[in-house]
Amino acid sequence: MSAAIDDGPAEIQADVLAIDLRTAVMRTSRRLRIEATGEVITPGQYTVLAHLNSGSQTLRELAELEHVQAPSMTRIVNALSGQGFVSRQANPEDGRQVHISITPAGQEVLAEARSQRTAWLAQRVAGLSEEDRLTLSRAAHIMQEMSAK
Amino acid sequence: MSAAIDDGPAEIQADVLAIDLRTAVMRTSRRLRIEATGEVITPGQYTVLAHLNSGSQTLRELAELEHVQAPSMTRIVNALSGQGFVSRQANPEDGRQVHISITPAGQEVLAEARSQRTAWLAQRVAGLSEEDRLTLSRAAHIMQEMSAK
DNA sequence: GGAGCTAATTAGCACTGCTAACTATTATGC
DNA sequence: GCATAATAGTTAGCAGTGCTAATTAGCTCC
Repeated sequence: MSAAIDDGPAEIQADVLAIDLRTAVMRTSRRLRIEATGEVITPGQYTVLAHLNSGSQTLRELAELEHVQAPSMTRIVNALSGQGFVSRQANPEDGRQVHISITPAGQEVLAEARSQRTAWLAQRVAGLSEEDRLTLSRAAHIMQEMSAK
Repeated sequence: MSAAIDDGPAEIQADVLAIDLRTAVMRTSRRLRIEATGEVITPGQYTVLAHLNSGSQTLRELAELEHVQAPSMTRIVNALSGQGFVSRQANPEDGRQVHISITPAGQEVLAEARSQRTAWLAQRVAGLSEEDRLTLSRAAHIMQEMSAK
């Protein structure tokens, strides 16, 4: 069950690892999507709400944070706005910009979703050895750096 | 705030790790999707083709391998079939079943895609330290086990 | 003040997942 | 042996998420 000690090759081939990692990432991401069903908000809405919880942002800023194009973010914000989880405010200094902020209802649903969303993964992770958890923790940071560009 | 980041975190909190890992996985999977653009086949078609390269399968088997429902697999197989990358054969022993196998053209496009698809990730991975690669390798196996069910 | 840039939106396409409903075939049961 | 149930696959339609192209509105600079 534990993949902690790999008695494999002393050197990790980049292309072999790439295939392994790709498979692992795609499989886990699909699983996360599946396990998130039954929630009030969608995955995309969730991460945006999480960002807004730290303070209001313009649409462009949100799009960049999520690495999506502006139209994609417009749609997500529209959905959140329609549910009353965020509100738009015009910027008096720049009429082109729109500030988006989370509403109290949005904060509530965020807190709810936050626990549900990571429930499956947290449970899996809790069942691992301390060593495996450490490996995953380090890997998470490496992957985030790699994907950041 | 984060007691987890120290050179030797005594204990990794499962819920903190879950959030970290989720973010890392979703971000990397999105990046992989983006980097795969410009290819002949879609990500879903790619993995199916890869499975078929090891031998023909029924549609149901393919769906289970990919953890998707039968209709989703039908669509993927239709797309591959339309491009001439797979072929359907009726099972003489059970008229309900359809065996799907890869064609020579499919094998060609698979080999092509295989290098392109992991190119981005392989390049990133190649730039890491041996230690980081080992961490990712171990993490990949842990994640695959976790997501397998 | 007009040209050009930027922010946001709208419209429409593609991929991927799902459920529900339907057809065809095989297995079961009286 | 024929009716019923179960299984394999398909079709149709919905939802979520990403994209590009085009449009509108406001700001900037010459």
